[in-house]
Amino acid sequence: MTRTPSKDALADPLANLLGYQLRRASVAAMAALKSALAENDLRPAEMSVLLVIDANPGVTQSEVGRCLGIKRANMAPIVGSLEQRALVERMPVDRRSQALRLTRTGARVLGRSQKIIAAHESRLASGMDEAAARAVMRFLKDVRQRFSTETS
Amino acid sequence: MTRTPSKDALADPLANLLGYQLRRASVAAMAALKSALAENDLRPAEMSVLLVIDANPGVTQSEVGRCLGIKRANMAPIVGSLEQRALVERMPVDRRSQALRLTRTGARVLGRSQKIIAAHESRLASGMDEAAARAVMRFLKDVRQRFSTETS
DNA sequence: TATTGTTATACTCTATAACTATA
DNA sequence: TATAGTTATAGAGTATAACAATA
Repeated sequence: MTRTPSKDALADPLANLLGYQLRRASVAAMAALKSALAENDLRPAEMSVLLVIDANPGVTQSEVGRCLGIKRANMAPIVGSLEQRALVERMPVDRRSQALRLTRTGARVLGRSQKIIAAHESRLASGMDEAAARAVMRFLKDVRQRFSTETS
Repeated sequence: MTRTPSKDALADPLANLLGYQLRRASVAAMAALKSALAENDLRPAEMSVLLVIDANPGVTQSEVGRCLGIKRANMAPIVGSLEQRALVERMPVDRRSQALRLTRTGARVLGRSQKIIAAHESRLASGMDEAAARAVMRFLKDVRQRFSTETS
């Protein structure tokens, strides 16, 4: 018998890999957020764009992309879709850039979505005390900074 | 130094969202791992399959998929590619299942890749003390379990 | 020259549906 | 009936290259 029968659990050589668990946790959390935001016909990436525009009215599309790590080429269809659904409006800054703002509809959708995000965040943090939450947040930001290639 | 008319630094409303930082950290770490593994012509998903087969010789393709959260439909091309590159071999168990094993080439490639993974893990954990590392790992596993939908 | 925004394209991972062959 | 494996296809996210217009 080179290994235990298939009815038993497999050995999981990835169980103690921080990078693997980081990915699995991220995928699981994103899937849940995606489901929850679907109520408002929003995808997570669209939601993040709305949040940045709301916090920085008049921001340009390129600036939003740099903030979120989304390339210009990929921002175009996202903003285009948000504009088409009347969630975001574009107003010319100069003749090559446009200022982005939320429409009233966009602000309303964002408001509803923020409740979903707050619930999601609560669920993520549940079971952690202050010290653990700080350690986790420090780890995540540190990893992001140390591993970032900043190509967007 | 020409600047756009808007502010130099944007407000980042996502800075304190655990879910967002989890995703950004995961994406950054995966991109680094992907680059590193490319030396061995392996993608992260392929590497994880090799690890599970190595730890469970004779495992079936479906079992590997369940362990890794990869659906049967997506396992087929992954294992097919690994077999075509002579990293994995299939041997019939019954007439619908096949046992997977690493070839000698597969074991050699895995050995080289494990060094890359070890370096990656070190880099991920650098700067954390024991307590922080435990808190982070507990958080990640807890999130994965609480948010998992187990549909694969 | 550098930047904004766009289109086209491709790759990875993920997802469902439909199908066969077998247990 | 349930499972193993396959194929086809689609949706997201991410990536590069190339282009026009403008700063």
